[in-house]
Amino acid sequence: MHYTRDNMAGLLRSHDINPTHQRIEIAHALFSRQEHLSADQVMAIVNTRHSETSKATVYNTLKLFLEKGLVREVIVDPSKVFFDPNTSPHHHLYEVDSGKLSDIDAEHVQISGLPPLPPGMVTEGIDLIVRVRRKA
Amino acid sequence: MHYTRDNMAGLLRSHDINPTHQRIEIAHALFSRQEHLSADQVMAIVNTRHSETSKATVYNTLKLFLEKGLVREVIVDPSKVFFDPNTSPHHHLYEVDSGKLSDIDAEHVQISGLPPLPPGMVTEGIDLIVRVRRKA
DNA sequence: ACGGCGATCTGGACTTTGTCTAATATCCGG
DNA sequence: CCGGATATTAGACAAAGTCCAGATCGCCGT
Repeated sequence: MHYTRDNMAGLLRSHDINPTHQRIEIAHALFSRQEHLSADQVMAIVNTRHSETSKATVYNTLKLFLEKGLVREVIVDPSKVFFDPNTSPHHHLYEVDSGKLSDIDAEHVQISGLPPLPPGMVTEGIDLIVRVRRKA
Repeated sequence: MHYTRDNMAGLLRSHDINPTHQRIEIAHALFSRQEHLSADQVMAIVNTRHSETSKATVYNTLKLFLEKGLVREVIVDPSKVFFDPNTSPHHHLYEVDSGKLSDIDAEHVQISGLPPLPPGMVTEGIDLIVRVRRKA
């Protein structure tokens, strides 16, 4: 299955999101690349030709995608948030010097021995980030 | 062992940090509380009476502490970095609504099945963050 | 006590990421 | 084609953090 602009409309609709031009462009930017992008990067991609989509819309749209479960937020860098089109359970590998972020399949990773949650709380997610650095 | 200002000087020296007034105050703020503080919070604490320590110094000092391994950086909130005086291996529990951040002892937590690192890379740290939310 | 010097600190300008708002544009059902 | 709801926009704004040139500190040798 390829991520064409046409498929994006269906994807958005299936997540209860009204597919507008801008939203399709932004979804396409994320899903056709299957990469972790920051809001800045999304904006740059979407506006390569002429400026077409405003900053506010990019931020609004990414937040909407997040709420609707279309993308996931990855917080590894203090200076910017990344958006991840892969919402299946997985972890992340972060190369500190280059800023490169990649997925770690959760399939074979086991986490055990976590203490019980505080009462009245539910888990929203478990983020496992392996921070690596080029050997000296 | 209590974290008095006097003890701070020794602590700093043992980490190869020249103990100045400002550095002692900042270390004291972190270690006497044993809590996760943001740069803002540190600044507020240190400057309760009169303004004594500049923003630049707070940031410089926290970065210095980080480099020297005196504190650890916790990146859970996209809008600010927390500094953690507890450098022993442990994980974090983050209450999304309240912003409260607490420690999870690493002793009983087991993580297995992580894939091998890319060649030429060394692990700088593994961050495990359990994000929780008040039950609806 | 004094001068000097490297290390440290400072205010303030600046950058970057992200939010907000009020006005405008678009879409859709009738 | 009209009206209302929904979406988009430019630009002002806010907050966290960086940067720099000048002031200050603490300490050493004399």
